[in-house]
Amino acid sequence: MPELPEVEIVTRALRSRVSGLTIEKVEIFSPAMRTPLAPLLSAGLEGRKIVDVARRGRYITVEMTGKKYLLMHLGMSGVLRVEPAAVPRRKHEHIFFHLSDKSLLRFECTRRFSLCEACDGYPEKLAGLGVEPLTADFSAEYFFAASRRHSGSVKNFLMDNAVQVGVGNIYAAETLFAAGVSPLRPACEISMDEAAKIVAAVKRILSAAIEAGGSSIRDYRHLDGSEGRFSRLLRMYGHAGEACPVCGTTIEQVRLGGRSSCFCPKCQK
DNA sequence: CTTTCAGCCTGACGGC
DNA sequence: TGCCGTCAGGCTGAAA
Repeated sequence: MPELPEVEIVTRALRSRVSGLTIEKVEIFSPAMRTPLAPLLSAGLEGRKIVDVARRGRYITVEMTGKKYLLMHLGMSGVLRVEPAAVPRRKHEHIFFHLSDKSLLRFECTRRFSLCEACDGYPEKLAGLGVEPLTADFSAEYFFAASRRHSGSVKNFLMDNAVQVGVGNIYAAETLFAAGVSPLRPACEISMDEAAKIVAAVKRILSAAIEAGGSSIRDYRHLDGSEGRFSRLLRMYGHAGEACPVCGTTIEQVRLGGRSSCFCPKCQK
């Protein structure tokens, strides 16, 4: 499941691979993913050159000439690949973008939670997103101040994309463990010192995950289909019932906001 | 305003 | 063998 590191890796690869190419033809093979796909065929994408590919939160924006954009989100199981046209279409590949170097940008999504929409101008829905965690905007002061009015759990607060983007279930578990903070704690009761530890852990762990090529859990793959190496560095996520790597206490699992949350009851207070 | 939660969707897996 | 229930989970929109 792609979180910020995985989306960042895909974005970088896509930028270097397709920038400067022209979209010659769009093909769809399903009526919809999260939203209907038919509008892609009538959006006037054919003949436009790709100017840039960027990331905002977990969204990928493909900028084309004439200020047309493709807004993409990989959801839970989305995979983007750039491959020769001769490779047979996979069962859950829903969109082909035929590119001017005769390759295909292929959008696969098993569960169809992904998003791919054409926009005139920079996508408006990105305006409401919170700060980027790997910029100076995401500071201990910001996180602490924003948390004051949230009575819900600090884990759900950390995953709130209106506050800061890109931290999903995997990295929330990892960063709270690294910061020594229990996911069950109300966000408004976190101290300034703990806010600083959480912010530092988010920056450190997301950066390390990008360096390691992301975490391949279930569906995530690189543009060339290879897997990330960060999965085996995950210390809490997916380790319920096992021994904490620091103190040996059995890792507990609870449900928060409908999602399973692993933590060490001794290391995280 | 915040917060919770069902629903979207398919595949893997366990129990019978 | 195969059927059923559960889980995985980002995001949306409705309800509380």
